[in-house]
Amino acid sequence: MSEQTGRTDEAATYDMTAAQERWRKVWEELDPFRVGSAGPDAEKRYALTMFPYPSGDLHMGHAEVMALHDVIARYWWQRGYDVLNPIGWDSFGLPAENAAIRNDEHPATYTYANIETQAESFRRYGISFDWSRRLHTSDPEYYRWTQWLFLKFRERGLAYRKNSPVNWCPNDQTVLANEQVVQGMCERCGAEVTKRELNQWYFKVTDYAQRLLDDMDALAGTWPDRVLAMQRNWIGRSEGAHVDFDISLADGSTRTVTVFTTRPDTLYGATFMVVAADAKLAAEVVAPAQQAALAAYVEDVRKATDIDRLSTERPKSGVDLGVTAVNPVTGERMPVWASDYVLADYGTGAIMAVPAHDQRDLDFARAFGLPVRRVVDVPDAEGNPEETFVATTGDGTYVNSGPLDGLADKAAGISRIIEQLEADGRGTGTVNFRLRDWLLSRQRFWGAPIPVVHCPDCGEVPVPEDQLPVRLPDDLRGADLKPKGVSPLAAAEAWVNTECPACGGPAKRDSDTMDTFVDSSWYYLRYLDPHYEDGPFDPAQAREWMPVAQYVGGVEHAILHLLYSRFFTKVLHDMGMVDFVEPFSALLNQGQVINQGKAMSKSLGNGVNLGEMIDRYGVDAVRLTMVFAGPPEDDIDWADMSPGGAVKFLQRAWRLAGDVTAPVGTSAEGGDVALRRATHKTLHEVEQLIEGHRFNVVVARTMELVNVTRKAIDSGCGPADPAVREAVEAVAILLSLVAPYTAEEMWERLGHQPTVARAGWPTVDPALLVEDTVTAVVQIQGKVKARLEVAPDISEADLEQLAMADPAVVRAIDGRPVRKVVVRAPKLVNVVV
RNA sequence: GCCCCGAUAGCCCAACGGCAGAGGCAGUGGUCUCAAACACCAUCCAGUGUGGGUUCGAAUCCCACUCGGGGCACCA
Repeated sequence: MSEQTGRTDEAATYDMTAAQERWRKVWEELDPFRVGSAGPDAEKRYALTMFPYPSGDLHMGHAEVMALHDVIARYWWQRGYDVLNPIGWDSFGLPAENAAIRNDEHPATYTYANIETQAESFRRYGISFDWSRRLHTSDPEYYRWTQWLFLKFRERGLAYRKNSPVNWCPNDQTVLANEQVVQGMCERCGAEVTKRELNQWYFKVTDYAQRLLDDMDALAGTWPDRVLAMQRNWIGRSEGAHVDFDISLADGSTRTVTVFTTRPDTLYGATFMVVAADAKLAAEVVAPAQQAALAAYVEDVRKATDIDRLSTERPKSGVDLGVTAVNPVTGERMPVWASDYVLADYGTGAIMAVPAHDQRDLDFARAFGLPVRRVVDVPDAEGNPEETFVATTGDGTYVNSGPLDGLADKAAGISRIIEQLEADGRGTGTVNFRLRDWLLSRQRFWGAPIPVVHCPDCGEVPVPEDQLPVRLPDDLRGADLKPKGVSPLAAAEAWVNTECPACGGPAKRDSDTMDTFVDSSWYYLRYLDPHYEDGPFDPAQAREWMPVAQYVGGVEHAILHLLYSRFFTKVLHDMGMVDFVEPFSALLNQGQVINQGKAMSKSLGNGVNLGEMIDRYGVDAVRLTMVFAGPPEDDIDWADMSPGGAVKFLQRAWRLAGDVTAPVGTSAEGGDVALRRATHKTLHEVEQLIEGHRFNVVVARTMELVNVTRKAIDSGCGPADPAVREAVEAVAILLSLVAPYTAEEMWERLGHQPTVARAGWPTVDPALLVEDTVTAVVQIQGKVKARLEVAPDISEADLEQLAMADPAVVRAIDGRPVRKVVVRAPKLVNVVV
């Protein structure tokens, strides 16, 4: 009902809150996103978003990732795919346990209350989840299979126990995996991590190091490069050699010690050996006279946190072990030292020190007056490291290196030394990984109990499968759960005391629980049938749906969750349970929602409350703001956003629906061609933009279409033109990906039945993508001098002829000889004079 | 120290190696109004962080640097 003023007679706005309430009920009845509803012939696509941890209500970060993820899932539905888009909760973990201690409750109380709150918020937020696949990792029905998988891994030798110095968080009173220690601090609470010697369960991820590395090649292009780089970095493959050194012990015997080095070619420059002070080896080889000194030193090292250890300015420290080792190529005796700069759990825990060509070794040599011998003459070095105390690591010519002398090729030097060592039986070429086994025991309550019984007679006995799940006791609460350095389960007498499944005698349950990352390493498979009884997942469903076609989530899981899930999938593959080796074919990492340049935090007081934003602007405007903010990978600074602008745009789009007067079902054939072209061009372009995850541009294109449609109605073909209906219906369908409530309101106003979410993607008419004429640009020396309206299929020769005949071009050339003419029909001619 | 990513208008961001501007925010002027809000119309605004190179032509490709963000780090 436009008048010449452009004002509408009808109410210029609609009530977003009322729309939200209304459509939610309709959608719940229609259940439009139930998997299988696209028909039996539809291609299947699994859309997955990282499931939330139930701490409180949803926050801005959830709002962002879900909005982005939903664009893909809803687009797939519109394109006719059968989409699996499930939701569940990663519901074991520390916050619930800490809340239980505070409130004198069981952790389940907090957990399941928050899950309900979040579920309600997700529904209001209008995400296209299939709620029938809902799961919670803290349900016995779920963790039964987490435990089952643990037992299978154990059977395959992939879950084992060992004594080892482990990362200990003194605040959370539990051990941590390497992946959970960030800069020497607990990833969760920020406390400084210390070391403890404990007997713990591990998953043997290291067996899969090479495959985890190799299989990443197939993910290149569909996973962010940065995530692949981080995983490669974490796995840390390095090539080198194992070299054997004989140590003459104080009692006259000889002990062979193997070191790992990436520079076996510098072996002639090895002038001493260093072993990790806290490794067994140090205690085993130390001379009696030095035993006390070593013990004192180790005590100092133990006390130091990783923070101290990691400081590179820290002066080198160590203890002479009072024994000597024989350099296998020179035959020279060299002293053996212990130091904390050598790590017990990397390589072999012992190194050959080549001070001339390794700065750390040189610093150590200098601190203790040990000899330095240069064996590589590096041409552009600033001087001899023996004098400058600057180690040279570059390429150069070998000197003081026996048979290598004069050689100037590092690769050749390395392979020659390895050949020599292998011939002498003193070493081998080898590959070393930085990755270490995954420590999965946790001394906390709210996790899946490790399904093992310790029997005084039979030892370690797995709980039989038919006795799974080993349920958590439900009668512990509050103070019962306080961390004591051992799991609270150890004090639950009724729970921990059991009978041995093997001999029937009295025995104790393993009282540790599993790292919650075990739970999340396989949940995507459980979604396929969360109530499946015959195994952790239905293998037939896995064949149908896996791998996940698109995974969306935060980059904070680049190593932890994603590496562990890849590991699990490979093990399941080796067990013959799945027929693929990678769980997630494509990965999208959204950025963070920040405020005023900084991450939102309580201490900064810059938090933005999602519920308040929704109350103020409505769900659609918040979602639209998230999607429109910029490329999905970029951080969104909420302070730079204008959700009010999103509201304005949605109202503007919505008003279009009220202006359409052509009846429902009117063919757009014969409608205004310019508007039809704009509509079809937009739809076509959006298809490609969504494939490329450029959702912000999708919104911009939709805005553009709204603008041209507005113009067509007010000052063009008028509201009755069938092209207007076609355009507005396209707008509603485009908006259904981002702003489902507004889209539904529009769809209804246009006279359609709900739901627009399943209306189907309009068919793009290729004939409408071709323009009658295009503008060709004529440049002289790269500067635009003229524009020509030409047919899109003009030949290069014709275009060149036209261009050269143009008066402006003739004037610009000004009689100069033409050296070259570049023609790119139909868009450009460049004349070089 | 090593490895990634980024830098375009006051701000958020677009631009198959081919006219630097799609969209939005903010601003300015107008229409409407008693006035305002809303809405609508119009409009202002940078030569793409710096320096080189490749090319007929570079925001785009290459090299070096600056700044910002992130990851790894006594890893032998």
